[in-house]
Amino acid sequence: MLTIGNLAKKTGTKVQTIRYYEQIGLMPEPGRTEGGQRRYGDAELDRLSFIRHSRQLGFSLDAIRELLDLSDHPEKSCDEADAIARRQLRQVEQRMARLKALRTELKRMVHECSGGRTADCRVLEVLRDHSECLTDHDDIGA
Amino acid sequence: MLTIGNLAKKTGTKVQTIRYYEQIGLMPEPGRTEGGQRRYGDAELDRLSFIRHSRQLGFSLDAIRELLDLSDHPEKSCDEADAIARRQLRQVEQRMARLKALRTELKRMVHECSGGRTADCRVLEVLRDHSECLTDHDDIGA
DNA sequence: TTACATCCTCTAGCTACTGTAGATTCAAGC
DNA sequence: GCTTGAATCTACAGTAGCTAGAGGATGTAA
Repeated sequence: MLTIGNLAKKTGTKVQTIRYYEQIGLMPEPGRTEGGQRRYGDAELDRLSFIRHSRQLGFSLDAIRELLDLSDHPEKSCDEADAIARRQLRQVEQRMARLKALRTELKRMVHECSGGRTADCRVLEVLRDHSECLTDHDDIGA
Repeated sequence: MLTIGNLAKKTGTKVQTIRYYEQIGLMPEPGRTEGGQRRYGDAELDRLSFIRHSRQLGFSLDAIRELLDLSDHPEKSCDEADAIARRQLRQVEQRMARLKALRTELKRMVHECSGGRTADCRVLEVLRDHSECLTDHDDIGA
């Protein structure tokens, strides 16, 4: 039986995060000691590991909820899990493309900075003048 | 003189976002009509364009605050602006490296999914088993 | 004048946590 | 058994960067 602190250590999670997952229903309510402290078993350890690993791969908590649900029903078709993973892959690829464009522009900015007064600073100039910008404008977030 | 709606259109910003920028002191309090509606001039248009362009390049609002301050003082040294841009470039490169690793793993997951029952689903299996994971664990976020 | 788009303020919500305060519990050492 | 100190408990507030909605006022064209 694990305390919440030990579970946290084993999974690389913060204690508060575990309680948060419980609160939003991603983790089940665990057993308690007489004094009211949470105690966890292997099932919970596995579930939390699954969640953390998925988070590291960039899945949203909602996506993880679906994946956990699929994982709980081995007789269901695998298609949905596959679709979620593909969606995630597409998102990652979009973000990468976007970051690549940003990197190009940032590199150009930094390269051209001559190191004088801000009045002649290329960095600020580029930010001021949108027309030299190559990136598209729909979305921010990186 | 621009209404807030027209300023929003010209800069690709939402009206609420402009008011939010004003609230946090990133945009100045503009003049008002007798009826209390905001009216903007060219200075504000320029400033908002600068902010939006910087956001598109991934700068945080705090970083933008610094950049605007530098931009307002042409006699200052350019070094700080350069440093901020370099910091941003480093961040972008870190994120790209991370996304690259994620993409590799997601591709592997999706590739190996044979499309049967979830009981045999590679996607879920990979998420369950952390040991095959190549990514490092310090940070989530994309 | 009337209709209607746009504007106003205020408040709450989003994601995924993180931090704090003040009280309680657990486990180890004596 | 008692003390001590780390870990736990609940509850609430805060983070970034917006976004959405209610309910009412204003601006403008026909």
